[in-house]
Parts: sequence; C-alpha cells; structure tokens
Amino acid sequence: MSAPRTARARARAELTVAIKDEARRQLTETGAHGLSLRAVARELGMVSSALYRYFPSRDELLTALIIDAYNALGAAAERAVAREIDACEQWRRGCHAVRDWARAHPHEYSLIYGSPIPGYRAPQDTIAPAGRAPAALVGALRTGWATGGLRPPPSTAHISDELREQAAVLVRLFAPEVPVPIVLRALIALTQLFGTISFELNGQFVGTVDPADEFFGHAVEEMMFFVGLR
Amino acid sequence: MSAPRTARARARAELTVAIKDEARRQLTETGAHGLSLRAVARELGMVSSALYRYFPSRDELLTALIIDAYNALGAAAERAVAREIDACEQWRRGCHAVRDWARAHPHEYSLIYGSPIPGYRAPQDTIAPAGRAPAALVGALRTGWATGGLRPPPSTAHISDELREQAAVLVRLFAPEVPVPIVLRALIALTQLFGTISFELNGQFVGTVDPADEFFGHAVEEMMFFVGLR
DNA sequence: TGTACATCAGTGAACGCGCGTTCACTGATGTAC
DNA sequence: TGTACATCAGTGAACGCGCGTTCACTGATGTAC
Repeated sequence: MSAPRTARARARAELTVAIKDEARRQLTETGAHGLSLRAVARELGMVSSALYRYFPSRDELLTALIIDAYNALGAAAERAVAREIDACEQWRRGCHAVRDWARAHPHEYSLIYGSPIPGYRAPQDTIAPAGRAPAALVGALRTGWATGGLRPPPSTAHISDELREQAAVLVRLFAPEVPVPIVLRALIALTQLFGTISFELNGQFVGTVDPADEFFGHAVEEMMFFVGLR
Repeated sequence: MSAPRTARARARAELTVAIKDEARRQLTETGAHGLSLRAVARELGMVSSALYRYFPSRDELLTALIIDAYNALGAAAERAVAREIDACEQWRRGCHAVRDWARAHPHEYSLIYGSPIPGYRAPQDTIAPAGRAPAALVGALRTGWATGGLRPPPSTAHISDELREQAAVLVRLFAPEVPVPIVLRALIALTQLFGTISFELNGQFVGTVDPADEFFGHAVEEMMFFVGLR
C-alpha cells in the first residue's frame, strides 16, 4: 500500500478501488453468483474488456472482494476488542461488532459465510484474513485467562484424542495458555454466533424471534457464561 | 397423494417426480442459482418448453425442491427422535440425523439453509415444512420435561420483555409445558447446530477441526448439557 | 530540457455460449353419450 | 361397445436477453539518454 509514484499508478489504484466498490454495490442487487463484469464496466462507463487490465478474470475480482470482506469484518472485530480491557466486555463487544458488520454488509457477509459459489475455488490468500475475526474473539479468552476473568467449566463432555489434537493445534496458534476444553467451548460459541447471524440475515427467524436483536444479545450472554467468561 | 386414476395422470405424476429428481441431481453440479430448466429438459430428453406443463416457472420448480428438502430433513429428524424414548437420546439422535442428512444432501441443505437465492422469494407454503426438524428436536425437550430428564439451568442471563413475548409464542406452539428460559436455550442450541453444519459443509473448518465428526459430537454433548438435558 | 522509444489503459467488434418464456401446432389419451 | 369431442402432453421455432473472454488497435503516459 505504498504511495503510487506516477499519475498512471495513482489512476490505476483509484480505478481498482472503484471497480471493487461498484462490484460490491452490485452484490446487493444480484448476489455473488450474479456479479457480472459487463455490468460493472457499464456502470463505470467503461467497455467490459477494459476491466481485464485490472482483474484477469471474474474469479479474481471475486477473490479480491472476499479478501476485502474478511479483512473488513476482522478489522471491525479487532477494533471492538481492542477498545475494552475487561475480557467479558471484549467478548461481548466483539460478538456485537461481528453482527453489526454483517447487518451493515449482508451481501459481503454471505459472500464469505454463505453457500459456496459453484465453480469458484477459494485460493490460499483468503485463509489468513478469514482467521482475523475469530482470532480477535479468542483474544478475549486470553485476556480472561491472564486476568482470572475466565473460569474453566465445572464439567465437560468427553474429549476424544483426535479432537484433543485438532484443538491443540488451534490452541498453539491462537491461545497458547488457555486449556483445550475452554477453547473448544469457545469454538462452539463461535459457531453459535455465526449460525445466529446467518439465520437472521437469511430470514430463518421470520415468525419466531424476528427482530432478532433481543435474542442475539441474550444468546451472547448465555454463551459467555457457557465459555466461562464472567 | 391419492393413486392416479388414469394412465395420463400416472405418467404426469411420474414425470413430475423425474423432473424434480433430475433438478436435484443438477443442483449438485451448479448450485441453486445455476439450476436451468433447459438443462433439466435436455437431460430428460424433452424440449424445454415441455417443462411448462409441469411447473409454470423456474421459481415454482425451485419452490417444490425447497419444500421437498425441508420435508426430507424434517422426516429424518422425526424418525430419529421417534426411535428413542429417553429425552437425551432423542435430542442426540435428532441432532446427528440432521447432520447426516445434510452431509448426504449438501446441495439441498444449502438450498434451504444457504444464502438466499437473489430474486427468489420463498412463498408461504415453505413455512410449515421448515418447522419440522426444529419441532422434532423440541419434542425431545417435552419428553425430558415430562419425564424429569430436563433440569432448568441454575442461572440464566436476563430475559427482556420483548424476548419473553417472542419466546412465549414459540412455547405455545411447540412446547406448551416447558419454561421459557429452557426453550430459549434450546433455540441457542439449534442455531449452534445449524451453524456447525453450515461451517462444515462450506469448508469453513478446513485447517481447524476438519474432519468435523469429533467436534460435532462433542458440541452436541456440550449443548445438551447447556440446554439442561441429562 | 528535448527527443525516441517502450509501456500500458482503454476501445470496439467479435466469438460462442446459454438462458427463461411464449406460441401455434400435432397427435395421443380420456370422457360422455 | 363405438363414436364424437374435449383435454392435455409434448414439439419446434422463435424472441430477446446477457454473459466471459479474446484480439488487434489507438493514443496517452512514462522512461532513458
């Protein structure tokens, strides 16, 4: 992201952003599958073939949008967590930040957490950005463990050797000090978090807990308790 | 579903099924958005316009597939629950049945729980079938409450008036005897269940708890505890 | 500072494709007398 | 039981559409001497 040296480089950087912005705008109308290079070009007053100077194919444009979305969500979560010192407050604000971002950018959210786009294969570059939001929340666990605000659950279902190994890898990467059972509960809480948000955005709550604000807040509190925060 | 009286009616019923079967088959290749009437007709050796004798539009075909999927998933869950008498066992087998069905029919699963199809608006007829699987699991709660196998959680996060009202509607419909806090915890467990399955099918676990069998089983046990079963 | 050349953004036409839906039609199946 | 008519499944051509990608090109911007 160094400053472009020439006018040409500056124009290129600006147009790259403009293309992604317009593509994002169109996601809200057509969904990921319907994203069309021609439509993006049309809207920008260019000829469709000109886009190929910026993205070698439609898939590469999609990849760029996906990476941007993961990063934007990750940054939102990180900001929310960084703003607090108390572990509970970090987790709580982090969860709400994820939901807020998802509601503000529903189509970008479903780009990354919705059903896979047929024929599209996510490249390796998406992996690191994809980990940011979960890592930010797990950061709250570390805070809690360090400050004593995180208590291990009184009892836990049996953990098989295979699961223990899988969890150990995660622990090593994201929360070296925290015991495996807690990290597993956090992973359960994370799937609950993303599950609720997906249900809400996909309209699965219509007729039940819709609007979902109260339910979401309640679920966060209950799962915090479940994880051992507080 | 009464027996068709004439050869023509029989042929019609059979072809309707054949069209849906072929459409389902194609879902696995193209996803919901890519489902094409022309391709379905082609594969069945018909001309594309002939399909309009069976489904007035592409959307109606999609709706039929969605309803079938909800019903198949619901039936699988109901069967699993009905096979057991113990409430814990009912819940456990029910959860596993939902996952098993999802893994056996991933594209039908993402048809009903994936991102909404742009431009498609689900009609009212999908609502009742959509409730079957959740209702089957909630049935386990009722069993537990009736037999004493379900204990209210020792403490629960605060429940706002609005949330209590929303939950009360659900309670009235699905589990009239069970206290609101437990039903809310069950709803949290359900979002966790579907969240995990979606993560698994969408490849979100790759690099963490993949394969997800052990994690899934563990999450079910932990959430059973959370709900108060056992 | 001025010039010659290389780089690169954007054009416009074209290729080849598939889609949903409509419509007038043929011919087989079903129904009523 | 046989016949006349109505119903309906399936045909084939057509309409009008949008898509991703390639390619030879023009003309502006940048670079090296």
